Amino acid sequence: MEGSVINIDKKQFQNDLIDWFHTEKRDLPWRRTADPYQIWISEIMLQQTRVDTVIPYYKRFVEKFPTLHDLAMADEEVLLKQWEGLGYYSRARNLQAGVREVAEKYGGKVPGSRKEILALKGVGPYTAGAVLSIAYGLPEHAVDGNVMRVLSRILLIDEDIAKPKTRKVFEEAVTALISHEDPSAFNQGLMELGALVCTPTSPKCLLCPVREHCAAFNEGRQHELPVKTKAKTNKGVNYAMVAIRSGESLLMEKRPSTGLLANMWQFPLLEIAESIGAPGVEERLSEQFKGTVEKAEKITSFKHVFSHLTWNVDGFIAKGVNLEIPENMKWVNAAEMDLLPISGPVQKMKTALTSRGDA
DNA sequence: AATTCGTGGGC
DNA sequence: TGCCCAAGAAT
Repeated sequence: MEGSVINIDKKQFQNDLIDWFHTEKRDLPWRRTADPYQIWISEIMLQQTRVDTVIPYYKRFVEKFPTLHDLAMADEEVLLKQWEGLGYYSRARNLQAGVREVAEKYGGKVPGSRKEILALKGVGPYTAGAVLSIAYGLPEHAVDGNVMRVLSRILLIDEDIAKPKTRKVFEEAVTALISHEDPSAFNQGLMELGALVCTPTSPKCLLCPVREHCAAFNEGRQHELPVKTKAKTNKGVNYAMVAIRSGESLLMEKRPSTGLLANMWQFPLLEIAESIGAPGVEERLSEQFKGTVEKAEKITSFKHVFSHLTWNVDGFIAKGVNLEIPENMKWVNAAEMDLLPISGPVQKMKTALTSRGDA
């Protein structure tokens, strides 16, 4: 399998791929900059996230934080608000941690060695190679899902790409194949090919610029690759989400700094065994806040699917009187709430409130 | 090595 | 509807 690398006319393969990339590449915002900091941002946002989704976020982000220094100085809540809706929120906090490290240790210049950039928070093997090749023109491998799919077909590699150790096989393949004249176009070309032509289902082989190099195509086996075992099923959790009102204010709660939706804000959330009614909500919250939560009313019910779990949420509205609230909660008015970073489930709750005229 | 981390789109 | 997926990293 790795032996397949030597069966490729490397120079011809590089030329075919790179020529195609320069001709057919999409005009993406992060391809209009040479700033390593901005390229870094794009690579973080693109992790497990579609190009079309990232584009508007990237534009707003670089406008809000044009330089590495701007992001280093930013308030985390403002940062998370910019990231709201993009998902995987630890990416944003890790990015800022990495940026601050660059500001302190490297005088604000993104380091240009794999060892140094790999040590930055949120930067793994893929992102390190991507920034080094795209921003600095270095012949470093950048193996993502696209690259594994494309090369599994071209080189007829049938190892399970869901297994962590398999990535190394592809890193070695890229190291052997990468163009030293244009590493950036080579790496981006592999990914662009995966996105536009060598797609997971229905690969457009007749449009492929490197099909004559492709072992899978030559054997008619492109649909068999890549080999990828499937993930586990996700579990469900039941919650009561409660918008507690006092005058013109609503009670909001900041989530813990680790784990799911870290540091994001939400309406107070009760984990429940089964669906509980409004009386149950009043009882549990009154006890929790050592006050009175009354006039609870269910206003919505929805499901929110995460990667590995599902929230089944019953949404309530209620009134709070003389509540003792903990450190991680605060009363906010409508304008203040708009500044808080919130996740998908809270967004759904907010929509239910708004359509009802209660927020 | 296996889990944990979001979201929206496609079929 | 349910499942898979999309420029992965941290634990």
